[in-house]
Amino acid sequence: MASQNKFMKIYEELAQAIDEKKYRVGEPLRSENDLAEQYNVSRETVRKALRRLRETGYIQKQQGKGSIVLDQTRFDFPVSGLTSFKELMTVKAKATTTKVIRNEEQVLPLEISKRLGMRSDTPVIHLTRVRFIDDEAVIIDDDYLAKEFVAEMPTKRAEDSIYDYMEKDLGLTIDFAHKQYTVEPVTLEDQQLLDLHGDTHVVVVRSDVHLENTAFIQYTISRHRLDKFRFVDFARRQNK
Amino acid sequence: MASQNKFMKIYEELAQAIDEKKYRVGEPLRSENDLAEQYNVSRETVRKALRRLRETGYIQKQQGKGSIVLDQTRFDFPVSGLTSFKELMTVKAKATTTKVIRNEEQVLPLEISKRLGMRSDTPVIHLTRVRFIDDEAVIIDDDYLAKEFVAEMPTKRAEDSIYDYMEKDLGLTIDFAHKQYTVEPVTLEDQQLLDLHGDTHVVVVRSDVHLENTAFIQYTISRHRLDKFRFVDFARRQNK
DNA sequence: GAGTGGTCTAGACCACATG
DNA sequence: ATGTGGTCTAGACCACTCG
Repeated sequence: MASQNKFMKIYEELAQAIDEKKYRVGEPLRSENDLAEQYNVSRETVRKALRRLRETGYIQKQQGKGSIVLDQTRFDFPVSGLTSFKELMTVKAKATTTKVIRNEEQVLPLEISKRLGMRSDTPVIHLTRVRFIDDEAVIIDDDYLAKEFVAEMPTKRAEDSIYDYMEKDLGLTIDFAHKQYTVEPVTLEDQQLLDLHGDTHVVVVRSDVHLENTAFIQYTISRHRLDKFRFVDFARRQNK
Repeated sequence: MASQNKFMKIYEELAQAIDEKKYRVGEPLRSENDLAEQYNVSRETVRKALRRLRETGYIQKQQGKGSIVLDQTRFDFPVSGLTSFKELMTVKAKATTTKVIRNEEQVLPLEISKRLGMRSDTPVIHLTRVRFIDDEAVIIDDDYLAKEFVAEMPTKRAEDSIYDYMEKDLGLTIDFAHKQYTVEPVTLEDQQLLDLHGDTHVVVVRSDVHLENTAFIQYTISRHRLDKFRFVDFARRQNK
């Protein structure tokens, strides 16, 4: 199901063409005027598509030259931005399973509500899941889902992707998140639930996720075994 | 020295106003038409400024409502994007020093040239620096700078900021980087140079940095003591 | 219905790169 | 001189929110 916006269609076509190596790395795309004519749109619409290509790391623009295709081979999995465990693992095609070990109603813990400046009596669903890769327990996810939007979370869906459930079934639109990455000493729960091989630390990712209308929907504490953590980023200087 | 583009001026003014709490969190900015009139520009120009505010996490836009100011208090330091150690530490106002322990010419190590698909005989300056925070050695930075652009690196400048030197003195424009974050076992060099307190792992950040014309300029391997590593990210779903 | 942001157009002028 | 991308304009129509 392709997007209906003109600029998104152009973006998707060009991105696909680059993925399929129809443009060589280091070579320019066709010029903005060419593309505008080719797609029968105004130049600004082409530029909107190219802006997205630039932001997603497909191309680099150079005044006077053109839109040069970048080498993307280093993105063997895309983790810049909002991506869930499920989306991530399907790219890597690993044998992964998820075990739900908690799915109950409670209020947002004080530690979190204070941090977010929210009411401490916010009703949430507390989900705890252990992620297995090749039969080893390597990640613990603690999710707190605002009951206001997620009345219940079928355990079957939690084993799959809660994003899928929230977006497809509940019609919610996830929009943005703040994420914080640290490395912290293991807790008792880590030792009980993960196959740690004697590790003393885990990578901890804390994120608060919001909807289009800025409403809070989810807080997640994700604890990763050190050797299974990897984060790839594409960063640009903020001048354009 | 403010930017000369209209949209950047508007961006900067609005960002400053938000920083100074002239708009309350959750409240909308003035409408796009208002702002266009106020600044005497077209609406598209206002929208360009607002797009940047959105991308940098200042606001959230809602069709039919307005541009709502987001809570930014959690960004106690801005690390999303391209930021150097120096820039980072000045924000936190810590007592930091840098000791340069290597500054010599060589060719790009095979491990790196292969990874980047570059010639293995690329001449570089190899810089090794130890970063101290409150008199503790907590970070090792290994930089490989393309001699093509950086003929030499004065040790004095390396103790400060190599970005400053490259951008202000050499007139180079750094544009984008790929970064990869992992956690790895400590090496002999880590043990020799860092105050590890018995840690068995370090956070490793590998990045390849490029100029505006996509040319390679720098490869960095940055090794952080676990407790001194922290990364903050603002992520958006890719639909707009 | 009035006001908001989202998309798109057709045209202008500027800055940069290249032959 | 020509072609490229960068900025900006004035206007149009659509989609959404709210009183």
